[in-house]
Amino acid sequence: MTHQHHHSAPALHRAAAEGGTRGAELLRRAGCRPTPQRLEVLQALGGGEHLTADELYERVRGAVPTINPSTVYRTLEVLEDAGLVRCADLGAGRMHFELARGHRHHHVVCRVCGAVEHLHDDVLAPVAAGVTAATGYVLDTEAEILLPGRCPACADAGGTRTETI
Amino acid sequence: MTHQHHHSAPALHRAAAEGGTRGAELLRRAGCRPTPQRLEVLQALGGGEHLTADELYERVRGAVPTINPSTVYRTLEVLEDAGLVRCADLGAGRMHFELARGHRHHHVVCRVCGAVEHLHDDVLAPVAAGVTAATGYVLDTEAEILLPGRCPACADAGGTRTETI
DNA sequence: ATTTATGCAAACGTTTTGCATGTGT
DNA sequence: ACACATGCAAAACGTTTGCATAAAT
Repeated sequence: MTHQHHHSAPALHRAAAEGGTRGAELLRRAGCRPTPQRLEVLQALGGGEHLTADELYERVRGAVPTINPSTVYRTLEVLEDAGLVRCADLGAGRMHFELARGHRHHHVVCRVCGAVEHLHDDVLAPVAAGVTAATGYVLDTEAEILLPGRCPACADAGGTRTETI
Repeated sequence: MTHQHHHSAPALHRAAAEGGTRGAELLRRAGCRPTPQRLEVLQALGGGEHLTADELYERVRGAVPTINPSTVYRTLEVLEDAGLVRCADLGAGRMHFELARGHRHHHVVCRVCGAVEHLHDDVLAPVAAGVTAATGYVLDTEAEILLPGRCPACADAGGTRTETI
């Protein structure tokens, strides 16, 4: 991992979504070359979604048809090291990637439909004391925490559907 | 998934650890044939550890040298369906397996040394309300929740080691 | 005898890697 | 010109599956 960067989250999203000179600047500032492939990956993530490497591959292919999965993976690694992208294990056997935000956060994933919401990490604060009391472990809120749940729609729809995640 | 079973956790551990007629009985009650392979897997888990399929394969190989990885996987699936084994995603890219306990529980994993502790699920209760308030999602405490942390030893040893998990 | 489990080999999906070619500076 | 990034192919990884053989009832 390299040095820490501090861009405001909305600005990063705008820059990434725009995909133009702004993304290039972010990359250059991180010491990477702003190639079309990297700019497209950044732009694909600009909407704020959590995407898998394969989803990114498919999307970027629209703009750069020659792109290869391994380039997507290498790009994501670079962007992660640059502090521009975060990698999240959403529990479906493959990794998900999102634009880094200003502050750390966690995820609630709907176990029925797979929808994801962000959780500010102070929501977890109340458990920290309980965990330490029960086990002696210190909760690590820097690391990602994934909470399973049901989104409002699926919770309403009743409890009988099979879990997708 | 099949029907629910209710064995007290220590009894299950004893039966599994002993590996003899007791394990066979548990298997038969679940409608499975008590083969040597299955009994050995059960016994390997009897210590209460969280083991990967590969770790189980290596251990069982001591007693049944002809065993095959695919048999381990199939056995674990059967034991899970029988309610005897639980499968936990401890975040290291592969699944971990443990004997089922009477009550649901979650895990804190030390991100330095990989040690695992159990968490009674009421430790999570305080967050449930916060999660719903923040996102509208209903927290699913039936599903497994994995919390990253530092075990007492690693927390004491200072914060500079690289993460193993 | 019949059902069910095993071993083997081959396939799977995701991710990583080696290496020659191509691109950005 | 040079460093760096890409595409391709191949491999790694954990896991699943098809099928003939073997073991349990």
